[in-house]
Amino acid sequence: MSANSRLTIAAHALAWISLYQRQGHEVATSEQIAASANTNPVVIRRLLGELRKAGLVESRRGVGAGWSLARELESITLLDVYEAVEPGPLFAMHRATPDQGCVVGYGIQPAMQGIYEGIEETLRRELARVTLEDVLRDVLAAPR
Amino acid sequence: MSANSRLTIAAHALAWISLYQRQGHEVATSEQIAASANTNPVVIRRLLGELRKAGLVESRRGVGAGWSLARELESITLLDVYEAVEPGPLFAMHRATPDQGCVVGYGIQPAMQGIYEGIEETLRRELARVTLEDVLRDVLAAPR
DNA sequence: TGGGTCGTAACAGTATTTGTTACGATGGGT
DNA sequence: ACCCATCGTAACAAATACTGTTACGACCCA
Repeated sequence: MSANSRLTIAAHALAWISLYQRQGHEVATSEQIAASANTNPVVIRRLLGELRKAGLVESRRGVGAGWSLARELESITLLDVYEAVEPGPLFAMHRATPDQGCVVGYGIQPAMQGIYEGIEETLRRELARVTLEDVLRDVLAAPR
Repeated sequence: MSANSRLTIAAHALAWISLYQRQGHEVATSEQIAASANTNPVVIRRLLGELRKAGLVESRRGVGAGWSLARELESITLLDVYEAVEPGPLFAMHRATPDQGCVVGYGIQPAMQGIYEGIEETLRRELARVTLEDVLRDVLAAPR
């Protein structure tokens, strides 16, 4: 499906920020998070920018700048993150419009749209069942 | 997510073959199906080749060659098709291994793997609830 | 005023998906 | 035995998406 890693990296960033704050720090920098995720700080800033639009994190500029959580980790679900960083639908329709003179070509898109909607709704419900607090707990539970 | 259209096109092809066979024809050619889906015959042959590996369709060569269903449409689910044409997982991990010296970098991948597995299992269950017979019914039910 | 960090544009590199051309293999009909 | 439509598949092109990287102005506290 050519899956991307945005949801994973965004969850990583949120878990990192939260843990860092629990250690007494005010804000986390994109450079620190990028080092943990082994990627570029700009990638982190881009993702966190999306999360900020969604009201999940806040950022400060100037000296002592960085990122902090805007909500409790427990109140943020994977669905919140998913919707913030994933724009499109899960399954795509035909690239070119199918033959509208053919019965199947005419009816296939509305048919699949309806089916896909139901499936994506189920996916959303499932994503909504997992909080970022759950994620952090699982992260910390990894066997040494 | 960079969704692709393979599941949609494969469902289109199966519905088309079935309808064509119900009209009394033995086999459907990749060219006919491609015309309905508005794509290239090779794209159809590639997809149907995957479905054949999965035992969903059969192909004949030589004169009078073409494709036919290997199973009843009612016994084929979207999950069968999905597994035949979609190789990878839904969500990707980090491209580069995260910092194993960091608590989060160390635990994030097993944590997300476990969570993603459950979500994908739910997706599979949902896909398994829809048969290609359902799809064809919906296709034919599209308002003129 | 200085310096660290965000915000964002721009571009490169890689990967994936889809479309296209080409051509040998197949096998029933003649 | 030959013809010919179609499959099977490789090879390549084109389009798109994703990630990484560089660059630089904006910001703001000390």
